Amino acid sequence: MALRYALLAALNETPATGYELSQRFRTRLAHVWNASHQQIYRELGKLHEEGLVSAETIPQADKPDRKPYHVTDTGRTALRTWLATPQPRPATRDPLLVKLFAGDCLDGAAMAEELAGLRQHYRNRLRAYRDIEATWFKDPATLPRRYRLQHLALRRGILGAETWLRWLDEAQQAFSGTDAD
Amino acid sequence: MALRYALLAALNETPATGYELSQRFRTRLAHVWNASHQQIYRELGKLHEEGLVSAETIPQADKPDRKPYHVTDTGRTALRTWLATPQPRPATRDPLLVKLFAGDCLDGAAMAEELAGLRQHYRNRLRAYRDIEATWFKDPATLPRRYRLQHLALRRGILGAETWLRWLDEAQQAFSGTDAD
DNA sequence: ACCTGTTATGCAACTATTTGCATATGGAGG
DNA sequence: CCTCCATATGCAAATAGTTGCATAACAGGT
Repeated sequence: MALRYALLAALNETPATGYELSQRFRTRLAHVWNASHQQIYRELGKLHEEGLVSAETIPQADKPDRKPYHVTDTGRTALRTWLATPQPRPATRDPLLVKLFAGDCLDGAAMAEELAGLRQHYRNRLRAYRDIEATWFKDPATLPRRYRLQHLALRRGILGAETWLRWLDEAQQAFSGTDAD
Repeated sequence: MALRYALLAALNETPATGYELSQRFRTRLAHVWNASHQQIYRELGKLHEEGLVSAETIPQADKPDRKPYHVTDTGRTALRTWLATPQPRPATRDPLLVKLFAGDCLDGAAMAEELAGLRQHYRNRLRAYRDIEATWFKDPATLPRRYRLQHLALRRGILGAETWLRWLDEAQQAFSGTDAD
């Protein structure tokens, strides 16, 4: 249900084609909401049918038509209604943590390797987020509200990645001994 | 795909009926994997068909039959194979953060209220986790491996909740001013 | 010339999860 | 006695998300 509002919010920021939205979801919105291009095009189609967004098809010679979408008044109203409704927290579902409940079936060496990969993963994320912060949100206090809110979302990404790295410190210590440890 | 392995891992710990598993998912596994009882019964049925678990139906007078499941050797092998496969991180999808991208459509007062509820939510979680830690994992170093791994998962829950509270400090400050702020 | 990657759009089938319903017992409180 | 809640098990329909495939043009390297 929330993908559609993520799309409306993104289009409310700036009108865009499906492809451009897909880009944004992979970059600026990666720490907020993930969606594949297939999902995005499908949902845009539905939103269009329901009149929450509208599109001008701009034919291009020798290329597939561009279809930039923008939010309609109906769409903006729907978005506002949703925004005013408190959302339940998403369910926790982490395969990595599941592994920790497998007891004697869990191989320490394999796990240690996976944790090392994970550390790399979050180190990269954290660096990327901090770069964005340093480039775009240098002086948060002077930013217009809109960007301060986005900064807040980014902060959540940064704190989240930092916390994973701190957890990995604890976890890797537990898996650093020999397998039998 | 991972629910089945969560079930296998849980059953590998201790054999149990669907209902008991459902309880465990709501309590001790809540910070690891969430699943409804419907999902659990359905998946247990599939696992049974595929021979990864087996069950004795124990008829009870005047009550629905008890059906305690336990992992078969085939099941344990399947679990080990999965455990040895690095799992991709779950996709990030947080409706709360989506809201922060809605710009001028976002009502500050409503958001402030939602954040207050969120703080309560994570405060409760954190207290519950810390209680469990104090009761069951007093002295982690002396615990058998199995419980140290579970403690690690709990630690992840604790660090996660603490981080949300720290983020809320930043977020609530941003929303504490008047609406127009 | 050919292969690969990026731009640009989507359909179809499958899997995972949610939501609503169904059934039956036993205990607690009004 | 009647109602509500916990125990205990599930089926069926709907929604959400993943995976595989298809098309087509242009740009860059080998």
